[in-house]
Amino acid sequence: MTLQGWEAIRDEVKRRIRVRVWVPGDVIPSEADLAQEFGCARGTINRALADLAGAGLLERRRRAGTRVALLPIRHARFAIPVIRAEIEARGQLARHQLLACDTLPAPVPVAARMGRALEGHLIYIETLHLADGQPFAHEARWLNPAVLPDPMPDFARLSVNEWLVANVAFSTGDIAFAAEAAGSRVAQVLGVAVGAPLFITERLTRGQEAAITFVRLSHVPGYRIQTAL
Amino acid sequence: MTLQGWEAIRDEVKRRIRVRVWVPGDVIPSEADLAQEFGCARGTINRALADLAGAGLLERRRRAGTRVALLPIRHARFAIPVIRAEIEARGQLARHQLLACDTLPAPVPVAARMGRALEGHLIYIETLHLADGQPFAHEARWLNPAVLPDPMPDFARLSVNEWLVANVAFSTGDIAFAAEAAGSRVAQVLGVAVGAPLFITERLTRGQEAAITFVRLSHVPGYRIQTAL
DNA sequence: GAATGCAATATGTCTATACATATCCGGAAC
DNA sequence: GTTCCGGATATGTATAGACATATTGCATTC
Repeated sequence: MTLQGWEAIRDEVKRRIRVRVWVPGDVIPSEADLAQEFGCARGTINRALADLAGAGLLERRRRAGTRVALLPIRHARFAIPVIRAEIEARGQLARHQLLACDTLPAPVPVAARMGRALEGHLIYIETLHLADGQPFAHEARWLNPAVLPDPMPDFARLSVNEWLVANVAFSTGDIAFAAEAAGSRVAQVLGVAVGAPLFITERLTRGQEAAITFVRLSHVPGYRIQTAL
Repeated sequence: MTLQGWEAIRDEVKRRIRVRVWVPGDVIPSEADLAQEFGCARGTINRALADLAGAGLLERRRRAGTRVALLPIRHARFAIPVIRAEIEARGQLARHQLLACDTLPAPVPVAARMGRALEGHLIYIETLHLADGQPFAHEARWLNPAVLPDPMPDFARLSVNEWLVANVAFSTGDIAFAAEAAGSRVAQVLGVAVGAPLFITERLTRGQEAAITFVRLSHVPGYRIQTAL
């Protein structure tokens, strides 16, 4: 068989795994053998198999060969959109209201996440995001004041997120999802009952040295995130 | 400068983006120029840049060149472990109890997800997963009977998941996360109050033609998933 | 029989070269 | 000025060859 392109080879290998020509746990033929079978260079086979290994479908070890993974699905990739884009992608009108913007001492759990160097005061910004005028998510954000210029940008107009993306060097971060009961404050803002189950997204963004910002998003009941495996 | 290995080159490019040598929106030097600067072949540069493009840090187009992405973080990759592995990774003892195993007509929302061809009866399996003897998650699973052999495997001993992985050809699927209030049944099984906020994972697995299984996991309050960006 | 070391092997990576392909830009035609 | 076309250019991909590296399994030694 002659296939053209490493993607065609990848798909053929994927197909053989799906229809169980090669069963989970099996060692599949070596790159050299497959190169001969498919009539291409070994490098092309390597590209295809390396891609499938990255996707978790294959496990490869030097000398030991390539085998079909026993637990093929181990990773899911989620898009993490900016809220505005997420709302607009649903065909709704995105708006936001600035509920608060203060300089406050960091609450203990926030300080713990952002690092001890920031035990002093942080800028606290609270925003309500609306989709077609209906509450969509409540955003509580703590900002490291060191990253802001002295006349603070007008966050009532430009969203903090959009300003940060354009103006601050990003290095790493992490994100977490959880389910929590609505507290009285958030419940009131979102217009739901106290104790309603909310989908929570927490995101920490770190710069080269210190934390830049910590965001906690509380989504209205019914919100869900979904992705194809 | 001479760097060895495409990963070193990738890291150097990443560094330059982080410290804003190259700013979001900038076009960076061509592969040929970088190859000369780093003292390597163009193919090696291509590997490094293609990797960063896959991670969403760069945007590449033929002839137009390579530019630093304007919204660098757009995807998060989560590990989706088998529950047993997830519990054991915490250093806890994984156990499970089979709560129910029946043949039932599919509830409407489940039938809608799994496809109309399965409007008949499905196998329903309910499992409680325990970590160190404490409730960890409630699993409700609907199985397409067509994928099971006639004397049904003994799911009290082998978990359904483990049996499926080893015996059924997998093709695609999707996964969703949500927050929901505990119903009376799940609340009782997990030992929490009715209405407690639960983190829900729903997974649909499709075979080549029909849906294979739909799983709904209700995690105890406090459960969260987290990943580095 | 057990321990050790060496050779065989499969993957990982790099190189140099070549051609394919998309796209930008400038020049020609109107 | 506008439109259209072709050349230049950057990336995408393929090739053969080479060496690196991890690991297996056999053979030798004790």
